[in-house]
Order: sequence, then structure tokens, then C-alpha cells
Amino acid sequence: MPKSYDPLEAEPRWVRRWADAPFRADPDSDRPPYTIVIPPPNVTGNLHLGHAFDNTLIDTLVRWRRMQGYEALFQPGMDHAGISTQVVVEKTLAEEGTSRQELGREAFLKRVWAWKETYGGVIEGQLKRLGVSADWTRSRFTMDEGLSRAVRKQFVDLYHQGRIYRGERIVHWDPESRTTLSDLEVDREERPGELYTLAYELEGGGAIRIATVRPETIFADQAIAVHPDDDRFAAHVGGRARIPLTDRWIPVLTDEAVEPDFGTGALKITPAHDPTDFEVGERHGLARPSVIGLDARMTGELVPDAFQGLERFEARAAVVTALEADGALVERTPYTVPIGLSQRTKVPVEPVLSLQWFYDVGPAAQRVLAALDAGEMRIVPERYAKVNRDWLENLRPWNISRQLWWGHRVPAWYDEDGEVIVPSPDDPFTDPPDRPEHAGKVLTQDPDVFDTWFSSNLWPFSTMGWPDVDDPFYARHYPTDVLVTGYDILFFWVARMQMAAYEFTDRAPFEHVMLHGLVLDEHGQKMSKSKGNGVDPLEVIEASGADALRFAMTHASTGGQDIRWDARRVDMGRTFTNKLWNAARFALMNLDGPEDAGPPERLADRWILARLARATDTVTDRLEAFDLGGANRAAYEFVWSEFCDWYLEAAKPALQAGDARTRHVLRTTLEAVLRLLHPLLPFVTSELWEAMGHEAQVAVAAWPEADVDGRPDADAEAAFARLQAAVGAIRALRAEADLPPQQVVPVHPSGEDADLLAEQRDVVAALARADLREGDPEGAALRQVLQTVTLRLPLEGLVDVGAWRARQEKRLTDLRADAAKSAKKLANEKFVANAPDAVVAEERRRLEEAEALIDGVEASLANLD
RNA sequence: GGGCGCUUAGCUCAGCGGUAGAGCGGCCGCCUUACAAGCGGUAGGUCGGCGGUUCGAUCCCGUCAGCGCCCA
Repeated sequence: MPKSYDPLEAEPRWVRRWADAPFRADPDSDRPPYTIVIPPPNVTGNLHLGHAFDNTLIDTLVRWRRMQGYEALFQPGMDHAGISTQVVVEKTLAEEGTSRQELGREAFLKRVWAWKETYGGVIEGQLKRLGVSADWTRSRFTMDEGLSRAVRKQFVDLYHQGRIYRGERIVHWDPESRTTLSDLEVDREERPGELYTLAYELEGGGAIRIATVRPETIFADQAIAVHPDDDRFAAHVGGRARIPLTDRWIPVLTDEAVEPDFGTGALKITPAHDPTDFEVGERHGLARPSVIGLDARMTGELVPDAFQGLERFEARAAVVTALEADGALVERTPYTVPIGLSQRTKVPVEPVLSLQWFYDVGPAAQRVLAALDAGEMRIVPERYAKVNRDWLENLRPWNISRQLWWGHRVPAWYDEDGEVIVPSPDDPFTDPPDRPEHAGKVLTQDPDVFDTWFSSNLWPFSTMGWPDVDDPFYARHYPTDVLVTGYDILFFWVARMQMAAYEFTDRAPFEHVMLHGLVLDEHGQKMSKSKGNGVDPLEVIEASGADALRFAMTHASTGGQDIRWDARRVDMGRTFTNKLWNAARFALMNLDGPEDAGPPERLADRWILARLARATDTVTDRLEAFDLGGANRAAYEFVWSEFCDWYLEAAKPALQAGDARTRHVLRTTLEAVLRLLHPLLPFVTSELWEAMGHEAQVAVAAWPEADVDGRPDADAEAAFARLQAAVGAIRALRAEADLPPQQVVPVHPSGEDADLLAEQRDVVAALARADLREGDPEGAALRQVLQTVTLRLPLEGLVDVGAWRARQEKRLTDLRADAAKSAKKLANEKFVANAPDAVVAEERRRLEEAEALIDGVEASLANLD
């Protein structure tokens, strides 16, 4: 075995092995199932740290449960990501000087599929490099035939239940990608703008002043509205006002929706260009003409020639100039304008009136809320449960149609009269034109596709075969156990899966939702392509190995907190794998003799088994609590600070003496360590497990059980702890005396634990390079007083005593402070009366101990003088 | 406007009712035959401010301040 571990040599071998022979779940197995579905990454995506984080957490849980004996399924797959994929392909078309319109729908879709074949799935290779133990034979894609059937069934069923309908509403229109967006896909932002006060001439003379931030829409005005209780305008209500720059007269009416405090208190009502105005228009039966087209340019017969074809913001400037010239512009004041931006293209969204498909999610949301109340799903960390609820309680109908070509096409047809024809629930998969009852009719399919989330909401069960409810995976691995994802898609995805699951499978899609934070850059900023502040996980892997990256990820994972990227955590992972490698290397060099599985007799052996049992408990407990950071730290601490720093050193004398029982304890412990660490560091543990001679890989070895691999042995733990204290004291004395590390020093122990140390003299020699002597040293000696033992190190002209004296004096100060603190507490009657007996007793013990130590240290200082 | 999170050692972060922890960095000493990606020793915190609850608060409650996020 080489002196240091080379992850770049070892990892690719395991990557290949796990790709060639994936971890498959057998639906006929007797083992209890354990299932996690991947949050499907974008098919044309690249692995970023968010994926690395998410998939590391998932894989850690899955590997752990697999070792615990579960039939574990890590279900992989990808998402077609409608809008972003289409945008990417359109960009390449633009570079070629063509466009999707020029190609036509069919040819365009061929291009997207070709793109998907070429670039799609890159991320799967990258996930394999990360070492995730997914069942790659079951990989699914949202546009697969089976998953497409699921989407179709969803639509058809909901349509016939009246839950999905087509309607004309104000929707968010992205003029750049030329599609509508759901409420969730619009980011709100405040931008500096202006509030314009306009004067509309009144029929009976005079004018009414209204305030608006969008003067370019005045041509589509249908009314002026004031609040019913607003006396200022009472005289004008029922009259008519003229839209400036036009000859059109519109009514002045009242509506509760008007806020009297905003602007002048009077508003222009433009039903086709504002959602609130749309509602006002509905109440008053107003028409809803539009003056802005889908290209965000002024259009329609109401628009004066001067403004025709102007882009909306240019139009605003032009209209304002014209209004000014006309005298209708009374005032313009700086004003912060709330604006909606397309999440995808960052372009200001245009509210447009449009005929779209809507999904009334209210009833499903109610079912999810009831299920959450009933505890059918647990959200970790719990604080997100409230966020989950709040969103479900305030849902509006979901706009599910998109004016895109890449996606699941809406399975609705129109006959020549515009009548909607949707497949019947009994035969959802046959297109209406293929049905006899529509023979001879000319049917046209709806050109739109569904919002991508209208397919990924089915993911936990569509990947398991639904709507085929007889699929063994659906029967066995659904519902899934845990959904692991970032809190940023709680609404987008998690809530929609919850709703879909209750709609179609009548139960929770997962038992637990583990939400994690986002990976931020080193300055605490969100990573983004535009900022260019992203860290490429593959570069990290190429530099330090996937284990090191995974270590960094689990180490940083606590309670759904965002994690700031810090390369030092990767370094921790890298040094830790190397440490483990060397510990195993040492063990293997010492495991070439016979072993004896009998009960351990040596203190160090008893101690490490007891500590191993504790560590096993802690790590298991932390994993059960979804606290992977806690599991990571507990394992790290045990392996490095106890197993390597103390046990391996303490075992050296026994190993050199050929102790067969110690050999066995060493093997037992190392093997338990490898198994315990495997979910956190799958590569190096696999490598070492194999090096130890196992045929089957550690990934399918049994998870350690505390009561099998170790045993509670409080006596050994306490005794070894005292030995550790003595060794520490000797080492400190050596350092203070400035002794070379190689030099063996005589040490005279006395007191309660002198016998213990004498029994362990070979261990003490190995750990502290001390030769234990009996009796009193001759001449002056440095003295270290501990609770249960006093150690004396003969001076013999060795040293300058200064450092030692300084330390003893500092120690005295500290001890006196401790004693004073304890004494003060004990002097407090309320403390003695109210605190638990154990706490009071512990305080008494501390005081006595501190006092004894003070005496001892004072004596040793005096002794020297 | 509503909600949530964070503020702990120089840096990045754990801990969250009974005497403050890690990694990195600092200082001193070591190539001690598993490991210099290492070993031993050591320094360094009024746990953001102010109130309160409690015998006892970094931890619970209130309040203020700063930073960040989500929803409207």
C-alpha cells in the first residue's frame, strides 16, 4: 500500500463498477423497502454544487439504509425543463441564422431531441463520478412515454372533474420567450419609476385627475374608478370622462378595490392590462380591449397611429411627451414601481389577457393541509412546515399552459366550431381524431404544452410506473420514504407533489421531507451563472476526490442552513481520507498473525470497543434524525481523535508482542469504522474494505450495531480517561522541560492511580515516552498534580524550570477561580435547595477536587524552592 | 406589510439550561518505522447590545441593532 491515498487513482475504478453493476432494488425482496427519488435535474444541465450537495445527502441516507438491510432504491432521472431547454436550443438556432418558426414545430422538436441525446445526460455521468448509488437501470425522463401517459391521465381526469378548465384571464406574459408563466415563475422587484397624474376632461366641464404608472395603456381604458365612500369625487360618479389624446369617453364609477389614499384617489381602469382592473371590469361588465401585443409593442385599433408598433417602454415615453403637449399631464413624481420579472429571461413580465388552461388546485391543497395536520408527512427542519402550509392556504388557480413547443402537448382538441374535445377518462390515451365518434370531423390539437412542473409533480409515482398501479415498483416503493431537496423549491415542486399525490394516489408521496439550504459562495452570495461566482464540483473532485467533496457537504449540513462555500472543508475531507488510509495501512501491517476472538483483556482494547459502541450509537442516532452533519462530526471525532490518536498508539506494544486478541480487536474496530464511514466516504472505505480481503463490497456489508461490535464498559472508559490525563500531563511536562521527543524520561507516579499506570507501563511508554519508576525520585523534581495521581519528573539538571513554574502558577490561578466559583454556588442557599441533587453533588465534588489540586500544586511549587 | 434564518476564537462553522468546541490559521518543539495531507505541546471567546424568567442563561422569553432569505 502506498504511503498516501490517491483518490484519483482509486475512485474511477469504483465509479466504473457502480455504473456497470448499479445498486438495484428488487421489488420481490423480503427486505423492507427504502426509497428516495432524485429531484430530477435539468436534462441539459451540468452538475453544480447544489446538485452535489443534494445528491450527497440522498446517497448518504440510501447507502446507510441499504447497509441496515433495507431494499434501498435511489431512483434517478431527469427533467425536460421546458422553457430553459427550449431557450437554449433556440439560441443555437439563432446562431445558425434560423429560428424555430422557420423550422416549424416538428423539425424543431427533432432538434431538441437531438440536443437532448447529445448534451442531455451529461449530468448523469457526473453524478456517477460523485459516487451516488442510484439504480441507473431505472433512470427516467419526464418526457418518456410512460411518464407522458401519467401527465395525460392527470389532465384528462382533472378536466372531467371540472378541476382543469380553459379561461380568459390576465396572465404573466414573458415577451422574450413568448410564453405565459405561473405566479411562481415571476420574481418581484421594485424599481425606480414615476407616478403620473393625468387630467381626464369631464363631460360637464372640468377634469378628473387620476394617477397611473402606466400612461401608455390609457388607450385601453374602460372607466375611471373611485372608492364609493370618497366624497371628493361623488359629483362625478355616473358621468363620463374623455381619455386624453383620444375622442373616447368612459364612465366614472365606484369600486371598493380603489384605495383612496393612492395618488389622487381616482384610478383608470384598464381590464386587459392589469389583474386588479380585470376584476373591476368583471364586476362592472366592462369590455377588455388590448393595446399591447404579445411582442410587447403597441397594437390594435385603439392605438393612435403615432404610437403604433412602439415597444411598451418607448411608447410610455412617447405618450408622456404627447400628454405633456396636450396639457393632460398634470404632474410626474418619482415613484418606486413594483415590477414582475421573468425568472428565466429577467425581462419585465407583461400582464396580458389571454385564453389559458387553469388548474384549480384548491381542493388538493385542502387535502394536503389535512394530511399535514394528521402528521402524514413530516418536514425537517420543522419550521418549514409553516411555510408549506401558508403557501397551500393562499393558492390561486395554476396556469398550466405554456406557449412553448418543448414539453407535453395539451391533449385537447377543437372542432370547427371551437368546441373543446378532451379524451374520455375511460380511454385517455386515444387521441379524439382516432375515435369513431369524431370520424369525418376536422379536429385541431391545442398548440400549447404544459408547465414543466405539471409533470414533475407526478415524479414520485410516475417513476414507479403510475398510472399502471400494478407495476411492482409502484406497489413496493411507493410512497417513498424521504424527499431531499433545497428549501427554494418547496413551493415549485414539493407542494405540487403533495397535491398531485393526494389527487391521484390518495396518500402522501413521501413520509419525510428533508429540506437543505443553498450553497453560497465564499462571500455568502448566491452562486449564479451571471455572477460567475460558481464553484465547479468536478474541478473539486479532480483536485481532491469525490470523497473529500462529499465529506465537505455532509460536514456542513446542519438544520436546513445555507452553507457558505469554504474549500477548507474539502481539505478536511482529503486529509481525513488520507488519515483513514494510513490507519488501515498500519492495521494491515499488523494483522498478519493469528487472531483470538475471545473477550478483550487489555485496557486499551476494552476502551476502544466501548468507545466504538458509543460512536456507533451516536452516528446512527444522528442519521436517524437527518442530522448528517452531526453524524459526520461524530464519526470524524471518533476515528481521528480516539481510534488513531489513542488506540493505535496504545495498541502498539500489544501488537509488537503478537497479542492475538488485540489483533482481533484492531480488525473488528477498523472494519466497524469502515462500515460506519461508508455512507460518508464511499470510495476510500470501499477501497480499504477490499484491501482487508473482503469479497463483497462494503456497500452491502451490515451496518454496525453497538451491542455487537462493542459493549458498554464504563470502567474501561473511566480508567482509560485517567490514563489519558496522565499521559497528557507527562507530555506537557516534557514540553515544558523542553525535552527532545525521542528521549525517554523517568516518571514517578504516586497516589491512587499509580497502580493503574504501573499496569499500563508499556502503554504509557508508547504514548508518552516515559519510563515509570517506583518510589520517590532523588533530588528535585517537576511535579504535576492530577486528580487521581501525582507525577514527578526528576530534574537531574535537565532543564530550566521557568516554563514549568509559569504554567503551575497559571494553573493555580485557574484552579482558584474554579474553586471560588463552586464555593459561591454552594454558598447560595437557593442553589442548594432548588438545583437537582446530582448537580449539587457534582458541584461539591468539583470544589473538593479544585481544593485538593490547589494544595498539590502549591506543594509542588514550594517543594522546588 | 407578514414570516423565517443568522450574529459564538483571526477565518469558516458546530453546540443551544448546569464550568465554551472543531477545522484552518497563530506560537513552541518534532521527518518519534501508519500518516509532515503528519505528531506532541500551547495561546486565543464579557457566545451582537439591553432587559426579563430561573438557584443557574451562549442556550428560554422580550426588545433593539446589523446581515440575509421568503411571501404579499
